[in-house]
Amino acid sequence: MTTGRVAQRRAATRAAILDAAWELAHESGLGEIGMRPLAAKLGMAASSLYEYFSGKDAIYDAMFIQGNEALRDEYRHLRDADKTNPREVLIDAARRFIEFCDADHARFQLLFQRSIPGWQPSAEAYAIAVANLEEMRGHMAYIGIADDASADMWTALTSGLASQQVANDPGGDRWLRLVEEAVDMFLTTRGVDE
Amino acid sequence: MTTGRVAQRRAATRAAILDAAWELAHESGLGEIGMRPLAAKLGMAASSLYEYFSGKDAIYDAMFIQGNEALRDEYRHLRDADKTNPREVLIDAARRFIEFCDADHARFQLLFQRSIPGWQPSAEAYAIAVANLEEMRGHMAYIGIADDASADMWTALTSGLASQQVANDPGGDRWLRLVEEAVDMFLTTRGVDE
DNA sequence: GTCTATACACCGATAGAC
DNA sequence: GTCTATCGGTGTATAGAC
Repeated sequence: MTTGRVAQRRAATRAAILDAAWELAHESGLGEIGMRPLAAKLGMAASSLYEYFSGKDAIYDAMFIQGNEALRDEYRHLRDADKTNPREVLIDAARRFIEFCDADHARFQLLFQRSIPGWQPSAEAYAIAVANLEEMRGHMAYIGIADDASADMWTALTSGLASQQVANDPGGDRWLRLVEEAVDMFLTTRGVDE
Repeated sequence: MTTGRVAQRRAATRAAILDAAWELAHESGLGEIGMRPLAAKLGMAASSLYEYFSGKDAIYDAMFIQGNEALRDEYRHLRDADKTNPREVLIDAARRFIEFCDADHARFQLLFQRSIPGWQPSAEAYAIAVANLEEMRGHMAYIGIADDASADMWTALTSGLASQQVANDPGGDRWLRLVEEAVDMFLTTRGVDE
């Protein structure tokens, strides 16, 4: 499993391409990533990009994976945290999720909205997103909320708060500051004591 | 204010173009509307489209307006309904909104997600969307929920339910059936008796 | 008004030389 | 691996016949 120097070089170039793609996404919008501008940013010919990615869709796919890995790392904090207080766990989870979404609008669009015409994540990429959802369900089960309806209500509540925050008050806290209230509201109808 | 025969003919052609655009959006996706395919669907030359719309963005704009007018019509049912029972009003509003979103995925993307690269609704088009939000806030004020935080919580809750329903169970009821529970949850923390 | 024809600048993708 | 050249497509625009 030793990655040779060639493979390392290849991986480094792939990483550089993805970094430049994120830059373009932040500058001009997620949908405005073009192969030629992307190549220009890296000082290479557009056709050379196809040496590292099979096409534009594969670049979006790799970005989708990177974004979900970042979310997974965010959830790792939950795993390591003290989980004796369900209310605190959920508040922490919701805050982290909303802040994660608001921190990078392009990433939010890529991960949670179907924002690129004609593009869909590959099965492999989607699997990571599913694993993240499963991790969140695991945390909820741990604090005593295990039924499907509650999990669905939680995803609706947190994704709603996040999407409103990102779309209507980016960088602010108009919905972020509703997290405590939302969690209390959620818990009081769930038979879990605070 | 009498619209002459020429103006009527013009309006009819404009409407036909928008109908064809919606068809294309349903067939191939909202972002895949092309001027040449659109013209072909209507049996006209692509250049003739510019006689009726200044460009592709103007077509998206007109579609955005049509979508928001449809939502406004949906809210008219609320205005005409018996509003003595707050719980029933909110359940009806949430159900109608989720069903409205799920009924037309392309319309949902256009109205509530920034799904077309580089496109934004014009100020005139956006005003209708704002008016719809105001109408919803008016209904909530009528049943005794007037504070901003509650209105924000309501938009987060309903938009979250709708987006989850559309994205993860289109045509189904996995989140739609949570509406009663969501409304009860919302009301019990709002000091409004059922 | 609507058509054809043409032009421009861009796009993703590919072929083939080096 | 990287390049140049090219293909067919796009949105947009214009000229000019009917």
